Amino acid sequence: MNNKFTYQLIKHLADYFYLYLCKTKKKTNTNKKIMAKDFITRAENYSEWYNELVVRADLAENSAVRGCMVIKPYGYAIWEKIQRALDDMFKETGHQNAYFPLFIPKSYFEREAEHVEGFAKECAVVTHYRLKPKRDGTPGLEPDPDAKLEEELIVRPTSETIIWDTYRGWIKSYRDLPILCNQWANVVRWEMRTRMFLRTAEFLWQEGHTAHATSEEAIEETKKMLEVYAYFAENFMAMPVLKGIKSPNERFGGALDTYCIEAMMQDGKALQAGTSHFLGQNFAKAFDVKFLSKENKLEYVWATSWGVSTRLIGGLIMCHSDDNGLVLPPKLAPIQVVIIPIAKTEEQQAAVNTEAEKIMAELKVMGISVKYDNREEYKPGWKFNEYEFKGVPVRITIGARDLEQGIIELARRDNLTKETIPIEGASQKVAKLLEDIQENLFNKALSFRENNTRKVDTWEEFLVEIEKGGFLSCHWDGTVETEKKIKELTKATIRCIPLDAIEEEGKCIFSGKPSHKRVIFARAY
RNA sequence: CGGGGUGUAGCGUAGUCCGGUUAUCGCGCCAGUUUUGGGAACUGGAGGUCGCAGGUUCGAAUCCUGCCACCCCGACCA
Repeated sequence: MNNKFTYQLIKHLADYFYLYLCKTKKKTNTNKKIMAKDFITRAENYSEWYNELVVRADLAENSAVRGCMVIKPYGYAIWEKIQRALDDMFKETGHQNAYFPLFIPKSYFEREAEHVEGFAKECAVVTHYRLKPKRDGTPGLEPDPDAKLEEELIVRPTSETIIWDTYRGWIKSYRDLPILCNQWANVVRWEMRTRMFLRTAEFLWQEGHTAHATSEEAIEETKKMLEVYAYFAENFMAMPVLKGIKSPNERFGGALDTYCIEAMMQDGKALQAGTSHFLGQNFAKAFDVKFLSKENKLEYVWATSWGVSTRLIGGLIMCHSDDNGLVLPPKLAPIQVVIIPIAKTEEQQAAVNTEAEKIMAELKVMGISVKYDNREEYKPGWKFNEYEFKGVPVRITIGARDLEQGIIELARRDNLTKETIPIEGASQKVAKLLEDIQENLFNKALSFRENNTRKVDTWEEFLVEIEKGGFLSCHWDGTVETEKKIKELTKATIRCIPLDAIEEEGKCIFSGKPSHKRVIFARAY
């Protein structure tokens, strides 16, 4: 059963998930392979597959938790790794963590016109603060009509409004600036269609909100945080990203410019992995946040906001995983090395244990997280498979038979190769191997992206190429109408206008009007 | 909200068209014995409101009606 690992992987990452194999009338080919990269994505071309793999959160009898997920310990450990790495980088760039309320008065949203338009359709609204038994005597509870809130509260879909309402009280003079705050929190967006890890109704994220005295400084901050995200994606997640600016149509509600990093998944679709917004003075004006400048003039504050979410876990899975399960880059793997003993007699077990303890101690000194799995209820073959679908980068097998010759077996997850090495110096070898794997994963993903990025110059060609997936580098006339039309016809959107785009004269792929830069089109999650 | 589909044990399923003994099989779970270098074998065992409610019938997982839930496509989505 090829879907077995996927099922177990999901069980490990998210609790209370059901695996639902969509049944069709065709009963042949039920054992068709279900690829790792599709475990979140659904098979794009599922007509080939008579079983389709999807997951959903356990609803019990409560439709209100539609599209939410419980993240199991192993999945959460990955999130913690992501958090820690990012948080360190935020601190290095001078940011501090803070926390703002989950509930935002409805009226706050109404103050910034574009912002409210962007989020109004997906807000969870709190209207009452108390329940009471049903009035008609039937069992159950209902909101107490006497406990209706004067003003409805919105469960935050993002915190710009409440944070800028708070910043008003913090900012009086240029000496109070800049304010560089970050918040680790959950947010709720009532999406009509949810997809595990990529678009859940509730998700965990980090949102930075900064306030600056000048436009230049705010723009610099916006770009700096984009660089932080790009660095993190490439060096920790081993996921190459394109840095760019969003077209007006894809821009964040209330922003003047939205910068983003875009990654390519194994099926050629784009995933927006992080965004950094230059908000101009929009929120300062909406929430009346002014400061006295050095020149003794009253001015509105300049703002940025930036965020990444648990969607990164989805990106991580879809970027690297293979048919054997998850593949984690060593820098984000909760377990970097697993040691599996093979021994029959008690004597052999003792010998293997001693050797394992020694290697573990050496690895721990080097800051490598290592797990020794000496559970007796599972056989080695079982464990091999288990750690493969959990994506542990390096596996060491210590067998009594090999121990006599002073060797152990080293297996790497990224290319599934194995080698036997002397015990002497094994830990150094492992450390080196972890670095190799990190690098290899990045290079593999990078060459995949390069092989699937094409220049396209005619509309006919575009229509053919977009079906093949990947990024299409094309000229665009810069108008929203053209972009919308292309989206309507092909489902492809402008992922970004790359920051490193070269000046080049050309004609818009669709309208034929002049253009001087190529932009990236793709289908996206 | 529109179109299409599905509900049988913890999970995956057979049986439904064409009603008929005690609802099938696999995984997992429990007990015991033998096992351990790529998901062990055998024996025994536990586990079910057949989504819910009505109806037809001597008899309903199966037929009819209504409802509920979920999935897929669409609308929606930085």
